[in-house]
Amino acid sequence: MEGTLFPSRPVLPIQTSRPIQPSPPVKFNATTLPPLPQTPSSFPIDSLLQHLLNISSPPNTPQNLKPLNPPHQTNAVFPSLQISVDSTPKQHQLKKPTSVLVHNFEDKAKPEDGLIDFLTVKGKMMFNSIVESPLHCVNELCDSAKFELLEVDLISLLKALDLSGNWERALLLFEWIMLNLHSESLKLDKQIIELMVRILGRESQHTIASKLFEVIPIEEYSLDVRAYTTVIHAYSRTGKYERAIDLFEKLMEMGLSPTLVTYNVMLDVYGKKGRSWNKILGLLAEMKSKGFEFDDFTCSTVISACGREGLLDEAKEFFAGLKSQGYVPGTVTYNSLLQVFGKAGVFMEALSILKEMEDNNCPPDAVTYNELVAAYVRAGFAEEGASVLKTMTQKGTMPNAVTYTTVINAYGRAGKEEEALRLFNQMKETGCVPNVCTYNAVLAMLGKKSRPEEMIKILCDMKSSGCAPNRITWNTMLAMCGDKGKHKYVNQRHLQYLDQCIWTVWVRYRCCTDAR
DNA sequence: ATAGGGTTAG
Repeated sequence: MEGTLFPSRPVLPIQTSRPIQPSPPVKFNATTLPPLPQTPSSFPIDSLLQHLLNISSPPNTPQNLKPLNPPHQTNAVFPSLQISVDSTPKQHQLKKPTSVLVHNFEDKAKPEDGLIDFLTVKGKMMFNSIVESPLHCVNELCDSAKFELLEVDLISLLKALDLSGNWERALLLFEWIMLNLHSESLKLDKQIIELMVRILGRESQHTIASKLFEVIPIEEYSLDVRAYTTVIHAYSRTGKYERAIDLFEKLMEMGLSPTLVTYNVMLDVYGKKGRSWNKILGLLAEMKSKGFEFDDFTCSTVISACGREGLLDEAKEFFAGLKSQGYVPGTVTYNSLLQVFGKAGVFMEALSILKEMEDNNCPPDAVTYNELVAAYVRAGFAEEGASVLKTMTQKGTMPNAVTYTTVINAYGRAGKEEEALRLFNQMKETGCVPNVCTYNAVLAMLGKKSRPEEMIKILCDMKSSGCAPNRITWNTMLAMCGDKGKHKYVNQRHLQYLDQCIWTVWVRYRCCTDAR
């Protein structure tokens, strides 16, 4: 499908003479960028580790330059995978070790002692080095310690990395194994792949998983049904519906029995692919014939599929059929039904769903209220939508970023910019963190009103709160610059700043990691 | 315990 993360973007001449750190008119807040792990300068440890440490202690200053054009093969074969890994904001700060590596390792590995026993001494050392090194050095590190890696039980090392909260490093080790498959006596076996699939699935790294299994002929490894289900799901989340369907068929050919979850994932695949209602009916019939009981996942998935296609009657019929069999719908199922009618503008039906939820003691959640807000807003009642914020707070459900975004957007469309901005500030004051959609909505609103100064401010705010801009953000910013009619509002300073923003983001995040 | 569903932005 693609060779790079951004096929539409020109391949930037990385080593251009362009200044990386020109002084921008408005300075980027460096502290908001993903922290890079710091590496200690020296450790009293044996020669192997000394060697590894030399690699793992790059100069601290031009870090953002280093990964741009790394000498290792990784980028050639997995141009995007490493980017994705590097661009993920760190959830956990890597602790700077204060003592010898091994000591440090034993300090923080208490819960995994049993597993660690499987590792050889050298494995422990490798583990420590990998854990403590900046991500972009891990591959060099692996290369330089090839001998040790060949001795160590790789699956245990992978497991240990994962258990210690370093799934990104686990991925890098996995990549390294893949890269050395032919030159070394390494083997990618079923167990290693299954583990990697499980890790990526658990971390919801669908984009990475999807790209990874573009390279690995996964159907040749006879993985278990769960692993295949995870991969199908990853394909689905990245829009590769045909691949998902293909893998499902292969799985059947291999004689594996799909589980309830596999079927639910496939229902979702056809639902998202669209125009596949017959396929959905077919799968449901197949499930029934195999004796599977539909669960809440099955129901909400099928109903959402109806919603996308506007199949109101089909949704109603399916729902009624389930209830007649004694099925008690849960909140998520009601929510998807609510969306079907809300989207179609059938408010009486939507209200009756809310009533039914109440009667059945099915507790509404934030999504329920969000659907309600969306229904109001679609009908042009921005204030009524805003009033739901109060209602839900009173009933003990905190409005979330989606709730605020919906209302802010509605105010924006209604020409009530100040109301929208007030709500945006209120949102932040109450501790609700805006997400990329919230920022995009505010930016689009300001863009329409030609308020570039404020747009720049919002963009800075975005950076300082650690929210990565995506394709839509940049398009909104660029539209502001390019709009001829409003061009007089955009001065050289704005353009320069925006240019700097884009450049910095490119360097630091390798541009935004838009999932789609 | 493991794999899955619903809401927002150009």
